[in-house]
Amino acid sequence: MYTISEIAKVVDISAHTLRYYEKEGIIDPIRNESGIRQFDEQHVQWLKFVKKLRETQMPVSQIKEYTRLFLEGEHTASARFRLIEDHQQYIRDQIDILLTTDEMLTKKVATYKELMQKSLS
Amino acid sequence: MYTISEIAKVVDISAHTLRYYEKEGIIDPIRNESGIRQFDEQHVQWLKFVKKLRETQMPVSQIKEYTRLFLEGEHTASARFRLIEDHQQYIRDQIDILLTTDEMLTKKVATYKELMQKSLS
DNA sequence: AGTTGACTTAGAGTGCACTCAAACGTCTAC
DNA sequence: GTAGACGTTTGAGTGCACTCTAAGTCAACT
Repeated sequence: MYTISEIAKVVDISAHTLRYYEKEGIIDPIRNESGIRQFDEQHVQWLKFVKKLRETQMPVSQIKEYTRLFLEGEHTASARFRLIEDHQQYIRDQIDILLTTDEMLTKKVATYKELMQKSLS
Repeated sequence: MYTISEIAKVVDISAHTLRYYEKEGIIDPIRNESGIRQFDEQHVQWLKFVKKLRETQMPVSQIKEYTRLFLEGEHTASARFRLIEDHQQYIRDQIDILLTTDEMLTKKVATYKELMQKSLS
């Protein structure tokens, strides 16, 4: 069992943000007698998944929606499937853009190197 | 020569955003006698470059800085070079994250397909 | 018993990147 | 020459995702 600041370290998401995620319905820790949030291994796994989605720009609103569907049960599988597939498409488009830009910048870098070489001679 | 809405179409950046970029010093179109902005081929090239930087999450503030250095002249080449190199590193890190997440989602998708297959039988 | 530090809440504030509104000027076609 | 489509400006508004504040509770240590 983890407190909020413990799990914050483990998953590398600030306690602040975790409370915000709870308010948004993305995570639902249990509470002990004194109201302190308690997180377990399941929460860790879930948050690591959420983190990957956020790192790849899935909006919080969509993660919310995915969570809602997940909690609703197995009959929402196809809707969740669609969300995931759409996001995977987004990721692949994003990779394309990044690769193209990387190439462009490599050329720029080469130009700069030439320029700086010349200015030395 | 292009008006703001013409170049907006060409580079696919809204006229609103182009005015905002001008205010931020990222672009500096000339004006005709009646104060209308006039953009040329150079502006098109520059904006296409800027767009790639934005699409790959370079902050507007850094694009501003890059522009400022560029306008300052050749002696800022090494500073610009560093900005570009840093951004290229960011892009490569981002590609890594996207690839890892893509893999993870592919596994998820497979699980969902199984699940949905079973629910049919 | 007092201090420290982590936890709690509701709600306000922040920073970014647009995005829009309002009021007005200008160009083109009929 | 006037309608309407486009242009201009300043300044305010929006949406997102945090991020912080204030005021308080609670447990553990000295």
